[in-house]
Amino acid sequence: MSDSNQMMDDQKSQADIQKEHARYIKPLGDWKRSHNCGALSLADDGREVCLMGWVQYRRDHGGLIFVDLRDRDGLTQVVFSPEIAPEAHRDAHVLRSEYVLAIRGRVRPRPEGMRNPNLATGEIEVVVLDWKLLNTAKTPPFPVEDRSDAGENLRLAWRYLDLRRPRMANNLRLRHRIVQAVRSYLNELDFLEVETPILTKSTPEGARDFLVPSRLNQGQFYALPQSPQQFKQMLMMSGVDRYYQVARCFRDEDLRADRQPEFTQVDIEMSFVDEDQVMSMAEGLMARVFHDAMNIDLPLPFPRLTWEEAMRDYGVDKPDTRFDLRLRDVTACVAGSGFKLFASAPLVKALRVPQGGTLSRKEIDDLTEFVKIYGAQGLAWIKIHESEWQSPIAKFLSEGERAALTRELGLEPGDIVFFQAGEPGMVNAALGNLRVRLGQQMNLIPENAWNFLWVTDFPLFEYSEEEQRYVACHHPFTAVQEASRETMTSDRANARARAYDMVLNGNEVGGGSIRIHTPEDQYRMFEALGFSDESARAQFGYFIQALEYGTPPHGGIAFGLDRVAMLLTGSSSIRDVIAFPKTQKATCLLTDAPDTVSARQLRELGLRLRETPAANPGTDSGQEAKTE
RNA sequence: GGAGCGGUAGUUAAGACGGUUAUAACGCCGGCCUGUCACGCCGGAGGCCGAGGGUUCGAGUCCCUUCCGCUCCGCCA
Repeated sequence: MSDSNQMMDDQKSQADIQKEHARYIKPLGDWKRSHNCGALSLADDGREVCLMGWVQYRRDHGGLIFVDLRDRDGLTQVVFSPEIAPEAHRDAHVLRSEYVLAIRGRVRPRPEGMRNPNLATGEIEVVVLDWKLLNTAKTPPFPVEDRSDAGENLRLAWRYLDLRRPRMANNLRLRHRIVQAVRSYLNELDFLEVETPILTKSTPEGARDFLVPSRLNQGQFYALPQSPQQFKQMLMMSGVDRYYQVARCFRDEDLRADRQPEFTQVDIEMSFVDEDQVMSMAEGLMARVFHDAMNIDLPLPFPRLTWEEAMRDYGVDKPDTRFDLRLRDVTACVAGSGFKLFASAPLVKALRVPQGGTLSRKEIDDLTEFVKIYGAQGLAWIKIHESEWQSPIAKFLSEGERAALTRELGLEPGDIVFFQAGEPGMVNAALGNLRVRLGQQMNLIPENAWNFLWVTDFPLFEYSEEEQRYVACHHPFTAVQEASRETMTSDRANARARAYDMVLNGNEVGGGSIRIHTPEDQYRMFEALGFSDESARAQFGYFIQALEYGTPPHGGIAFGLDRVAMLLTGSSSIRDVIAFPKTQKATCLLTDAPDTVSARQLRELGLRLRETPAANPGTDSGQEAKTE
């Protein structure tokens, strides 16, 4: 036996210790919890209580032993004292992090000078009279506490431990409160909560579907819903009148910090309404959510911006209005410029940043790299000094152009101006995203600001380069505005939809529209999208038919619950407000889904794989350690 | 499909231009400790440097491949 093995024998292994400690485990018996761990205060002085929870920290002084007992509501310090309860004190040395215990004891004020102002229960402590070890625990792979900055792969692989952390527990609780506020508001307004199918029919438009093979109908597939859109409209046809659902939705597309393959939508539809009624209902809903979940009163109504105004001033269709930088169209100012890039571009826009002249060359280089993400070739800039313009492009600009830019942009010494020239899509994306980045970088965004706004008058169609045709901007059931009604098939680029998005601090949190409710209009829409009547009937026949049996005018909206919860909890990802989220590769590190299935399961479904995948290609994300 | 960042004790990180035995903090184990609260003090264990291949006398470090996590572009009606 080597020296190192010799040493290891001297050191007790985790398994040995746990085994030894397991002898102390007792059944709950007739013990009943009297309070949670965040409940007690000086008002409970002298009370006999029974607490149950997890060991957060143990401070063993040899004599006195302090344990911070944690449950989802907070921490309470419990004291094992050899003088007051020698029996109880005797075995308390076995306690370790995350052990589960029940204590009976007496509440008492902490001695003068020993209060802990950082703890909600810091005025008191509970002297243990009797206790039971309910369970032991292995040492957790990362500390169960807010300040632990464990990697996300670990957190996801051990999600049940991650969720014990106060921050995550509070996220779950706030999400619950949001949903309760939604339900209570909509219930008061006489909405019916109706569930729609999870196993449904694949639709050709929109995102990629998740498919489920049918055993009873081999060769056929269900699709998981991308949203309950058609069902909620059919509920309007059913006379349900006012519907909502906290609906799980599925889209098989790539993930982002704010996008998961399955997510939750607060889905709402109303009959006999116009845009304004839906929007004011939605504003009231948000106000209720903020009031009930955050104790914040939102000013109503929310400001509105047309899509054109949003794109013009902010470059994006979800402007962050917490700070006031705006884009300006300066195409005319530089139309005849000696700077060919400007003179020949279909669109030139500028972003003036007051006091931005302090940006260093390095910072400007980083910003240049940043806009290249959006297809920009580079980033032109001018620093405005008292006596001169400092800029790589200054020499190209005539006196007249300088005067025009100064007037148009209101330039002042100390400013920096960024320019982008080219196709409108690229120009807006580059400068719009640059604007947001500068807002963050230069600390222009106030804390605790909740800037809601509506973006309205969206285009009905957008051109898809990939498909070489116009596709629905929102979805193919969106009604066209009266003004575009006649021209929607001839001038698709300029048709406007009766659609609206709710935006919060630069995030799209909801979107909806007034829907098409006559078969004639629905056929016109499919025609404009390039569907023949036959193919429209083949793919949406049941839906068009339903429109033929007395469909009321209707419209609705859907909120991204995960995004709302993310913003309200100040989280940087919706993963932090979803109990068991997927990784960027859409896997679950906790359960190891997706996974291969048995040959028998495939046979029953009438499926055969083209290639046999290697069973579970090796992972090293902490799974191996877990799989014992 | 593409771009970028990361992967080193249980955890979080450090490791100049390739050079002895790979550091630190926390955690863990043992001992001491009656007012701590991220307790303190003393001692100790703990590593296939994500995986595979290559270059080299020598690789955590350089090269190639690959896996995993994250951010973003595309995509997401």
